[in-house]
Amino acid sequence: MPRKIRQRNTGDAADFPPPTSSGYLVRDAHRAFQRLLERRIAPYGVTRGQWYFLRVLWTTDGLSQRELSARVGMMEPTTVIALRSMERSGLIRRVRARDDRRRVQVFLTAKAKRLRAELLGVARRITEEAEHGLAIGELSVFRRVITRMTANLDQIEK
Amino acid sequence: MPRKIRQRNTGDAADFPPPTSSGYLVRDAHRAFQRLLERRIAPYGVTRGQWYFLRVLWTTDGLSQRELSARVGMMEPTTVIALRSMERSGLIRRVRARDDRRRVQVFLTAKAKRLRAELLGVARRITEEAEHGLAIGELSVFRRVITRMTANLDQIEK
DNA sequence: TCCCATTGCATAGATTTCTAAGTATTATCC
DNA sequence: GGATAATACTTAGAAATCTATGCAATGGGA
Repeated sequence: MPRKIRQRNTGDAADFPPPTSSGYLVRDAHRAFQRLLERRIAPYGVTRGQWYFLRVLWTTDGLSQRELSARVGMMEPTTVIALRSMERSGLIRRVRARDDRRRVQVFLTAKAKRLRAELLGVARRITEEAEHGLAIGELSVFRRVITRMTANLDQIEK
Repeated sequence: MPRKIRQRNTGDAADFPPPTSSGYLVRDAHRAFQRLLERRIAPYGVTRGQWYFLRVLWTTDGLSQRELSARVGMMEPTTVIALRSMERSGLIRRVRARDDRRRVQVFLTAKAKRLRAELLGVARRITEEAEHGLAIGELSVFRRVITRMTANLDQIEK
């Protein structure tokens, strides 16, 4: 992902200038987080797509593919592809549930479990670097605001 | 893009629980913004990829592909593909610069210019909906914090 | 002036994501 | 108990993105 060249704010309110739009600011921040995360987990042979699933499975192992899709926020076909790559990399095993043979449960391998502490450390470090120079109070306002924005948008149907 | 099922915060600090991590919150918000934007510009036949380029060109028409790539924050091959689709949709013309025949300048068509006011309105409305119920002071802290986070991360090389 | 590095764009191929439709298993209802 | 619906996953195909490489035009130094 390339770093972005920032446009100067034109100050023309009628134009709805990007640099003051929340959505725009969120996109930029998101890209910055992704870029760094991607670069730092790559040495472990883990991609960003895999990261999201690991993150959930480290907390709750043995979920079905459908449950995983919902928690990670990806469509099921995407999950199939991601899990396939994780199986190839030896990060997960897929086990057909005995009580309901439609379900496939996903379990972390020992390898994936060993990566946990280190990779969560990577994420924690990125967060610290992002928050550097910001006061606790500011961060708490930030969290409240962005959570509310997400909730506001999520509740809109169309 | 599917809506995400949220995990409850386990409260286990050692686990670095997602719901309190800035990066996590930013990702969720980003997805919410994208989902809505995508849905609302689709009726105009504009995709999210095209949107970013329109946004820049509405401000500064006639940029080269390289300049556009930098401002939008995409790699040049991605720009080639996006611009090709925009040309097919009649949103832009590509004109080889006379003084330097390597450069291709990108100009908006009348159609794209006509879409400007309406589509910027769509973006503005999404912002308003996202910010609903939040105080000016909170929003201003939010903007300062997220801008600083992006700057913090962008300045890290590795 | 001519060679070679630089610049601007394009192509090739891989990956990741989506939507739409298909298959296998289980549950429901008469 | 058997037809039908619902559920869980998979496949197919398109779009968008990246990295690596190639091609054409330009510029700089001997």
